[in-house]
Amino acid sequence: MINEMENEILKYLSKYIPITKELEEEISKVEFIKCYERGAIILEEGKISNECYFIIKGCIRSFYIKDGEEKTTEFFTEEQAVIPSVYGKKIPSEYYIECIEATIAGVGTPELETEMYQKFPQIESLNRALGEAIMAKYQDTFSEFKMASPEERYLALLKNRPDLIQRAPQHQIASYLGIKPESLSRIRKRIIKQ
Amino acid sequence: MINEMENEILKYLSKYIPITKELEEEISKVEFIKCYERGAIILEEGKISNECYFIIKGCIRSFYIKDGEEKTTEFFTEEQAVIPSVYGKKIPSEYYIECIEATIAGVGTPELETEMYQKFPQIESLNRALGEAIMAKYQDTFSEFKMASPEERYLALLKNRPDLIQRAPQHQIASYLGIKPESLSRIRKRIIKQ
DNA sequence: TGTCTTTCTTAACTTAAGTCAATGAAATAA
DNA sequence: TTATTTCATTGACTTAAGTTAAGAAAGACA
Repeated sequence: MINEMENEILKYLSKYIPITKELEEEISKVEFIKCYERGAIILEEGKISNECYFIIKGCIRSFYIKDGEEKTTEFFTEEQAVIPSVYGKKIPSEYYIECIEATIAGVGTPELETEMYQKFPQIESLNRALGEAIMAKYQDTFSEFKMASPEERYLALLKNRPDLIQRAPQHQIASYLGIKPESLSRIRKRIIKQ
Repeated sequence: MINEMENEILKYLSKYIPITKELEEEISKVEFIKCYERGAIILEEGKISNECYFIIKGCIRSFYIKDGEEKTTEFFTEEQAVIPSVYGKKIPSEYYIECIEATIAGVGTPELETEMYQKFPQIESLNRALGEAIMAKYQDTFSEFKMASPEERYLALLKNRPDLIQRAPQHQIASYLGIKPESLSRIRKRIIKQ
């Protein structure tokens, strides 16, 4: 079972860099796959973070608690990296990270990263390139968010990440879209009518 | 004059990595500082981008044209990197990049990057770390944007980037905040009253 | 199964942003 | 300098999101 999981990671990496036998062995040797139950909180407000995650199976969200209300800011699913914004820094997190489904993830730490970068410099090159690509996508997402109305944002989500609508409760989707649950309810009604 | 500019870059880099003599010479050798007039368009919709920028002096904005209207999505000022989301890829840009002030910038290309990474692997490590830090900040900005009302966003901008209010025209600030110029005008009036 | 809790929807009302149009101010060009 | 264009503000009106409260639907759990 765990071996299959490691294969997922190798499969993902192999899209970007050639996988040598040493690299394969290294990844198999290190035990860094973890399983989380639905509802598990993997980072709390006020806590230090020394872990980042690569989702093999499952769904994770990040949320703030502002004025006693949860504000969901991001959803992460299969093949996505979850990197807390305070990861590896020694400052407390401002938000929570929760598994909204039972989740299997590869877990990274700063120490593991440093070790890997020393042994396999290509991995650091890959991470730089990958980081830049994710960043570019993220900027585009932000731009689209600014330019769109709540209704347009919901339609875009339906188009780009239809699975999320099924996997996450509506009030979480609403705050992810920057609106209240009641508004999302009305938007859905409006769309169905047309 | 140009030498002073290179010093700006070295000064910036030296915050993060030790500057060797070779590195200093390399940077002095390569001529990659450019000056742009106020109003200069450095990337157009539909064009390929092979340049990224590090602003030494000046102000740059990125904007889309959607339904005939300019939508400003980002402002960049001194010590910030401007990396078009299609930089180095062979696909056309969806947005424009314009200097809204006379601007002096260090200009990078994929070739130059590759060359630097080979000669100075620490630079690639630095770029990875720097990229991750910028990403974390960006994510926080996006989260705050989602959680805040237009009025709160304006107040946050006043607090975090007060210079922008002076440097950019109000209608550009408005679309950067995701609202119309008339609304920003009313928000400002509302704030002054209180 | 039924109870408890969470989630979603609906309605009535409030608030603020969008739209359209006009005016005045400021920057730019001739 | 004046003429022209761009930009900011204001007012009247429309539209949609926020708020509060109530009830229906769906899940969780014993």
